[in-house]
Amino acid sequence: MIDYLNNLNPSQQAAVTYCEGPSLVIAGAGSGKTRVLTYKIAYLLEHGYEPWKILALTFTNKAAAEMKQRIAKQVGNDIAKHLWMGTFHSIFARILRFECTAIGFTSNFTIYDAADSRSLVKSIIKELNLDDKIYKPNMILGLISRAKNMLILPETYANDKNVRHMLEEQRVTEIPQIYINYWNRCKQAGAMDFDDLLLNTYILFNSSEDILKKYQQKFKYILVDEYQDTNYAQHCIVKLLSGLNNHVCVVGDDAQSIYSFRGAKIDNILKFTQEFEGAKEFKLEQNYRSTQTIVDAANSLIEKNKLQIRKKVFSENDKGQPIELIKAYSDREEGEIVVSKIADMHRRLDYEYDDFAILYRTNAQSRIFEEALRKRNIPYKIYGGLSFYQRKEIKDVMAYFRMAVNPMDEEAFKRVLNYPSRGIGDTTLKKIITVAANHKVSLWDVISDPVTHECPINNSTAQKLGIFRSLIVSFIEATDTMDAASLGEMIMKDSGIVADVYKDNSPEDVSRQENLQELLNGLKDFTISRQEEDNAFVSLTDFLQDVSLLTDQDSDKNIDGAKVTLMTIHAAKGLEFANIFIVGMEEGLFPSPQSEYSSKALEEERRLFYVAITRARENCFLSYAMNRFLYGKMSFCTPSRFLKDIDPSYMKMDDDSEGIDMHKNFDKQPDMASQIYKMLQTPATHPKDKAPINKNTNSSNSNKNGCDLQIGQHIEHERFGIGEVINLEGEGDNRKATVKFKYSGEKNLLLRFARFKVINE
DNA sequence: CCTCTTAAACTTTTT
DNA sequence: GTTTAAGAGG
Repeated sequence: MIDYLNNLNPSQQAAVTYCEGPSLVIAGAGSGKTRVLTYKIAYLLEHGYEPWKILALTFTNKAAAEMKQRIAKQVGNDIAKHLWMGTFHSIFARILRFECTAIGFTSNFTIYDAADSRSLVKSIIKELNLDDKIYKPNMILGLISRAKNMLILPETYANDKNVRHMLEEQRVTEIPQIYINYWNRCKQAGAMDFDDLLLNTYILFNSSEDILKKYQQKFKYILVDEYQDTNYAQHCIVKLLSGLNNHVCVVGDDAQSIYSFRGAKIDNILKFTQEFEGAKEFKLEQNYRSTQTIVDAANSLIEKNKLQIRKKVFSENDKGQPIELIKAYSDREEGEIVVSKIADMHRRLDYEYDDFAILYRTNAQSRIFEEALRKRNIPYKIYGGLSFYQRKEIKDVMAYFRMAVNPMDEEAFKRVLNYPSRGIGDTTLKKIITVAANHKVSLWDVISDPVTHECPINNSTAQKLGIFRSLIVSFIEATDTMDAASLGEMIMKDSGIVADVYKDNSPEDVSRQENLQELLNGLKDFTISRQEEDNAFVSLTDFLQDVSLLTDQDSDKNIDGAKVTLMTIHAAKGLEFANIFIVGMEEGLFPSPQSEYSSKALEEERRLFYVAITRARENCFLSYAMNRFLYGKMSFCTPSRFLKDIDPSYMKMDDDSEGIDMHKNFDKQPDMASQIYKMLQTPATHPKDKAPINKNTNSSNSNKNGCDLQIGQHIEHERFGIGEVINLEGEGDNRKATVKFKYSGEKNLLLRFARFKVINE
């Protein structure tokens, strides 16, 4: 029997034990949301709900796995393993495997990842002879995705007056046609993209009373985590599924809604009590994670948002340290300061390296921190970026796997047709695509029977295609007899991929070889563990189904020691660390420029910042750089506007940043400097300035300093920060200084050009 | 038909 | 700075 009273506070208890009707749990950051969910499920299990009748939907596979583990600890794995627990996408993919013949798919359907979708859209644009400068693939993918999230089918989309009007205004009237073709091609290929997993589930449940009822009866209780990040389609499905029993409990925090770019509707949680009649609302407001200072600072930030459910998150933990603001002169220095701080805290305060996380807005920012960490030999792990399954060699192998399971898969077909190189080039592929479109069949159908499809290819090509086809057929035939591991190995060899990757030993090739080996190991692991679990025969199909919805967030191979974590703020949602560094707090980076002109988007960025701060248990550091490489160019930066949103009484400024005004200061200083610099270089365009400024004498701001610079003096350089002059040489225009910078190391500066000022001690 | 070189475009955030 | 597209030459 579980001791609910001693492990839960009163509001948590209330949320756990209320199971009569729909309920909404507003769970502030760090308020024990996962705890409530796990206890609630355990509570349901104790009160007569069978595990296979409980559906729990989470945001990531990792969250689901963790929760399952925690429940297993309470009720035992034999019970916990029967729970329907997973992401919307993986649970619905599972249901669709069973039921999709009802909506015209076969159960071996492929799941297209983002790259597949993109490639398909691109080829459709080409085939329709549209200009991809006007019909931008990314934009179109976004529109299709949004339509699907809104449960709008291609025909409806094409016929909708508002849509038509909007598209005419934007002069992109062919978009509905692209959507229609995209839809048909997916169906032709037996493929679903991420959005289709939701949309088709919705279609499935609407296609027949019987199927809907079956699942309504099956799932006696439905729980949804991170409800603030669900989209309209997900909301509708939850509503459909809970329609009979009305036993639904959603948990979330409107202040942490950060996925609207992916179609998440914050309204889902804001209006939950209206949508689900009689819903009871619970609020968890005590934060157990963070210091008071961190909670209060986060509150002062989120207060600036208009759109929210008011709540008072509080902490009874220690007051803790103020949030520290770090100013750096360049992105590189930012990395070095942050890393030296980590090294220092690790040494002085006995923190393990896994007590630290560096959070950033964009993946591109990770590199500089990686370099800084590597320089000091600090172990780190980096999340996101290109995942294992996005690597070329892995995608190639996976494409062969996909062909073995579903040869209709167009994107897999295109990928493997000429890899490894077998003399079937673009020309032939184009012909096949055209023929396939004319006959409304898949690419595979065309090469399976080129004669009846009147494919205009010459003899030698036909022969090559024949060889390719029999290769794939040999794989297809083996899917029923060989298990995933042995078939996978066979495919890697017979396809010629192994030969191709092992023919050289350049460092890149070695890394590719290692990746292939890792994939094979993973495949073997999967096969063995599945065999042990229940299945006598584990097919490659099983593996593909499992793997296509995995992200590398899920496969946390964090066994070997404590490491500093690097990830985007998005990826950090739901996690916590003793010490958090939120880096790149600059205009044009965070908030992202794309959100600049929409107050809604800006509020989402602010929530993102809120999420970042509330990941910290003990210490939170914010940093920004005044200069940064962006798009391969150095550009000036100003501190993020969000820094002003935090009550300064919770903050500690670094050296010379002067409280809230700093924004203004930096707004001017670097700009002035850069303008002066520009003037110096092109004096002719500024006749007024020409007289007093003589290029050849040491009369400018920086040059003046250079003239009487002495060894031992301290200077503040615009890019390199603070440093000490350790040597001087040359005369006049060629006068040079060697400066040892605090964070940037030793540099030689040509004083004629260097931008710095002398610091008086 | 392949491959190497050069040019351009581009970035939020992710199931 | 990175990745991808297009074009030239073999």
